[in-house]
Amino acid sequence: MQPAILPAVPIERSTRQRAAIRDAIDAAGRPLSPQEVLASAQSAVPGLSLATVYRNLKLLQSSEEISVVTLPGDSPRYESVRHGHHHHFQCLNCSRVFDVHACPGNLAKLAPEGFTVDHHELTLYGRCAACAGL
Amino acid sequence: MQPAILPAVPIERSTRQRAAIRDAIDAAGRPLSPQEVLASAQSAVPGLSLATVYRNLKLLQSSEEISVVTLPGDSPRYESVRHGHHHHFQCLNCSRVFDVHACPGNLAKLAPEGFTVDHHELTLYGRCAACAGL
DNA sequence: GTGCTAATGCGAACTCATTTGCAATAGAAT
DNA sequence: ATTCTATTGCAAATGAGTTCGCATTAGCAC
Repeated sequence: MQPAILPAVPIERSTRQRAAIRDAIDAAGRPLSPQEVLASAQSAVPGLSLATVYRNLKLLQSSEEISVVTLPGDSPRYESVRHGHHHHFQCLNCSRVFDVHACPGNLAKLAPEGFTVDHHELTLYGRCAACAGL
Repeated sequence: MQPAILPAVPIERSTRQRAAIRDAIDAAGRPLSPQEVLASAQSAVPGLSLATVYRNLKLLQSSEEISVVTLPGDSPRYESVRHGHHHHFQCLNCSRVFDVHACPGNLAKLAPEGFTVDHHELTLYGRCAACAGL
């Protein structure tokens, strides 16, 4: 005989690693690459491995805590879901990505006849404030 | 003794393969992936190989005949340079990419204080005309 | 036609981000 | 404290896209 109910999904434990990764992303205020997450979270958990970062990025996506940001020709970055609709700016000098909390809006009308627009991605490229003078 | 002048760059020969690849891209009117270029050019040159497509994509870039289009989270595509400034639309159903000859313009003002904007990329997602009804 | 060498086709090799196998570690319920 | 197993670190393995080595083919100048 079996127990009446077996949980379909294992219960998640709270680990130092997971907390550090979540904190790194929440504190960043901009999308981080897995490497950036690793670097940032390693200050809290020195032995942290990249594999664990990847595993937790996937978990945190499943639990809808973070979302993926994909920029043209670059590998994915991750940010807290609570940012709402926004766009991104990538610095041509330091390659870091920043949030842009503005949107030109009304982009559906740009599409050709007969095309329906579901959503859009806008990326600005230039110099971030830190790199502007260099 | 040597000849007075040795050309620094080898002279390019015109081959059936190169012509077919160039023609495929020119005729497409939308950015093609290396695979799409291969498929299209193979109707003119059946034995064409993917390696040759890649070699010629690189050559045609050097000679400024084609340019690279990178969309978020997707591998590069190639299009004729004579399209001028424009954006792209990717169909969520068939994944093909189309040109959008319109631009919201004046995007520099969206960037945060102290950031300078050099250029931008806009991608619309939805259903292309062919997939709209499905 | 001949000679030189750029270009091709093929498959193997490479790159880089991401994933996985596995033994060891460590939450959390008892 | 004990037990169960999710989680971790490490290294090896993946996978997709792209590049490369090499023998053969084929432009093009003569």
